[in-house]
Amino acid sequence: MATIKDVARAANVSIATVSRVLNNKSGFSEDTRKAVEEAIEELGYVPNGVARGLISKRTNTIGLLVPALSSMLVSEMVSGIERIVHEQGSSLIVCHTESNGKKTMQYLQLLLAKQVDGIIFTSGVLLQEYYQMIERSGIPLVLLSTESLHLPVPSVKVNDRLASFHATEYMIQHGHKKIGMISGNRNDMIAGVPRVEGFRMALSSHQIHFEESMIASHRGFSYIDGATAFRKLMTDHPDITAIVAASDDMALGMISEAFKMGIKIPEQVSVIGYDNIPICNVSIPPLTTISQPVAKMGEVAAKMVLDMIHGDEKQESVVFPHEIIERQSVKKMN
Amino acid sequence: MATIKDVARAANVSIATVSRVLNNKSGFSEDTRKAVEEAIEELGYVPNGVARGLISKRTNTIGLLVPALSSMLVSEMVSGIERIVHEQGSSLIVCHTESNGKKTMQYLQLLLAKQVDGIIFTSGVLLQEYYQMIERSGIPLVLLSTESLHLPVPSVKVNDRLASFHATEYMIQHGHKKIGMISGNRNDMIAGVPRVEGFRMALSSHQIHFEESMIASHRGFSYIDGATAFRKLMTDHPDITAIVAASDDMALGMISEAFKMGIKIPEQVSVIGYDNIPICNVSIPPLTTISQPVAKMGEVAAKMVLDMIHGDEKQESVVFPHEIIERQSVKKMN
DNA sequence: TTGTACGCGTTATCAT
DNA sequence: ATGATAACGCGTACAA
Repeated sequence: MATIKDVARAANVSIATVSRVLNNKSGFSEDTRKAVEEAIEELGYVPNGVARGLISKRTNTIGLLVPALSSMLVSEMVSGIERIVHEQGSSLIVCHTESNGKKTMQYLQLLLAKQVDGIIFTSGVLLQEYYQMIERSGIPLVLLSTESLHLPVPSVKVNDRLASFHATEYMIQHGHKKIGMISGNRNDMIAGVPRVEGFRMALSSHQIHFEESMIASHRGFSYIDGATAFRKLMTDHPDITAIVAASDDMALGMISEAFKMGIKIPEQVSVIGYDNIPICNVSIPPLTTISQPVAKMGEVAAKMVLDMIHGDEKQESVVFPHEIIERQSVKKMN
Repeated sequence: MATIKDVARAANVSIATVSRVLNNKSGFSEDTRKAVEEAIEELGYVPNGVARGLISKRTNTIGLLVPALSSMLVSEMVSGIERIVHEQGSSLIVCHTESNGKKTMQYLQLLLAKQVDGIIFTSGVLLQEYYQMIERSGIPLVLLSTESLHLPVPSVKVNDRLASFHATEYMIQHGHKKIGMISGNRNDMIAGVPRVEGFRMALSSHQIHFEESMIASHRGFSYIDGATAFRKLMTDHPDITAIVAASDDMALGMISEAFKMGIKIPEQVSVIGYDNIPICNVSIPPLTTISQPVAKMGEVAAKMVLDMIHGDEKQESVVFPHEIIERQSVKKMN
């Protein structure tokens, strides 16, 4: 690989001059510019970003921590983030932590070592341990699809509890009285707890009867979890007419299971999902669901770190509005 | 941020000694090790990877070029790649090129500047322009889900043509005689051309009548493309009993469209997809499809670059076997 | 066992 | 307008 020295030699100037034309620093004649540019072209010279980073203390790199990569939701986020980051001339290092504390610490160490300019932490609980490490390094941090109640870290998210509340209320407004919930992991502080809370709050604020067994939860949020949870729910409460699902995957799994059980959707049981993954459009029936502007959220989070990097101090957290996408999986009761 | 100097001062040793314990280079007493380690702990010191990279000429970073991020298939690949890369102590910079030549060149420039140790180029045509740039820099390169016929670059992929051939043959073996294809972008050298070729070869090798209009193609490979292509196909050839789709998304879109048109799947029309995205399990009916071991392929590609980085010269290209996942979207004809 | 000093490729501060 | 040179943080040959 050619270095600035090679260019200098080929152009018969000093490295200082090469550096000047490279960075448009003014202080060189048109002739030398040409000579230098020719030499650069000739040698296929590309400035060494590592050396630049060493002196400028900027790597133009930002680190992204996600629990998993192979989910539509996360993909969209990453896509949005990457777009903005690249637009601003930086690049993105992705780390998938599998929600594993040890791995996360490892990745954090790595990102610090790599001298990333900023960090985006996604969909998980920001442990003290993580925070201290980042705080100590002084690297700007923003939370995406999660938040910290007691730590001063800006975040970008939707109000999950409210979204779940609305989803449930939507069922109530459609005349449903016996409503069950298919929840994912109830210990999940992001997608578990708040959605269950929203569900319960909606029922109680409309004075609808509720018992604990009307919430069927499982390990995860996958369609298999949805299928098994649904079966359990229907054996305990065969008179349920509406289901609030904690994810589209679960809702889809539930639909599939209903099909096997001979239960018609939405004629016999209505269902509303959560996430608005693309497949909702083409499921049978098309799935009514809660949508978050995921890509947009990623973009905003990216902008936030970048702004912080550029010195704009602490940013305000932003809560994005969710939206109910009405399709055909909810039937109006009379 | 604390530097090695700070640690040296705090531990009352020279930076050389700190460096030694840091890298386990032997040549220091147990006492000094302790002193140094305490100082490191105390200061929360993390070695500066940028400085290390400058001297070692290794950044422990590999660059990944993908056309798009928000597709299940790509996500899985990225996931597999990231796993291996991280296992080996490196990290991954993702770039989504949107199959745009200009953007790709930009990204390439960026990756060279960042001094990545290796590059994985995914699902697209490796232009001369790209190759020359990378070749010139001497950075190891491997192709994933694509290949180059005339350039000496190792690749990891499945045989798309063969897979499509088998998918078509599968229909033939199930007694179908009037078979149509829903292709994506026919100019796509990766997912377009080879799959259409495989389709035609299967028909002709079984001496089944074929006309050009039995291949309906569209811009992309999405479910909307699938839906519109299917409608076109059925108006031209209402007697078709089987469809080979170039992607699961298209197959799913086609199923949805068939539903609207009152056509029963698979009773009236059978369909086989391509990709085996998770949703195939729960579509109605569950979708028979071609599966590639995507995550595995990503892992292997990652291993290949890493090996090349570690000096293992040119690697052999590997072609992974595809697999037909039998579900319920294909009916046996009598 | 330990320390000194040079170099990695670049930018920036002085001179000239 | 241009050049010499000192940093940036680290690894390492060499000296002690």
